[in-house]
Amino acid sequence: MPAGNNAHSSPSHPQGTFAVIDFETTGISPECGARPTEIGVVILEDGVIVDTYESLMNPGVHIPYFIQELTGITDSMVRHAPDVGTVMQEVTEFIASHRLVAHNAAFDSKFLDAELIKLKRPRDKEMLCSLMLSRRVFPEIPSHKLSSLVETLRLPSTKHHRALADATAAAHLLMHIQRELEQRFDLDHVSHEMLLSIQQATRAKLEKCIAEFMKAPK
DNA sequence: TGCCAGGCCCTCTTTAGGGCCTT
Repeated sequence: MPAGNNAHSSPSHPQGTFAVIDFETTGISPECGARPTEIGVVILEDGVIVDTYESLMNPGVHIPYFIQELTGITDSMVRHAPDVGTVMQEVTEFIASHRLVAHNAAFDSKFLDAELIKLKRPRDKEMLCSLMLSRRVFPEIPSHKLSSLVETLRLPSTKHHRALADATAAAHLLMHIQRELEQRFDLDHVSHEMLLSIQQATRAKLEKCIAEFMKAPK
C-alpha cells in the first residue's frame, strides 16, 4: 500500500512540468539531526495543478515542542506513520523527471538531498526557488514569507505550516510569477529556463537578463 | 527545554555585518 495520498494518477512526467515540494521537519538542518515529518508535493502542468502527494512520516526522533505548536504535527501523529525512507522512495518516483520548485529551496533541498543520498539516488536537477523569484519579480513587497505573499498577492491557501498546504501555496505563487512575467514582458510562455535565468540574475540586472533571454535563439 | 544552519540580499559594503527565510 502506498505511504502517501495522491489525488490523481500521473502516468507520464513530461519535461516542462513542475513539482513543487514542501517539507515539515523536526528542525532547521539535517546536519544537526533534524528529520522530515511530512512532505507535500504539487505537480503543475501548463498552469494547472494536475496531481498532488502528501504523507506524514516517522522521523525516528522527538519533535521539539515549539515545532509541534508551529506545525500541529505531534509525536503521536507520526508514531505509526511510515518511516522516512519508505515515503521518500515513493516521492522519488512521484517527482520523477519534473522540474523541482520550493519556497526557500535552500532549506527543502538540504532535506531532500539528505534523504536521496541515503536512497543512492542523488538529485540531478537544480531546484527553482519561489522565494528568490518573488524577490526578483516583486521587489516592492516588504515580506517574502510564504504566508505574507499569500496575503499580499491574495493567493489561494488553506492551513499554513502543513506540507501540502504550503506546497499548494508555493505552486500558486509560481503561477502568479509566471503570469506577471507574461504580462510585463508580453510573453506567450515563461519557461523553466527563463525562470532559472531570472533566479540567477541579480535584482539590478533582471531587466537585462530577461531582454537577453528573449533575444536568444530558441 | 532550547538551541542547532546557511544562502541570499542590502548597505552605514566589498578585507563586513545583519536581516530575511525555511522548521
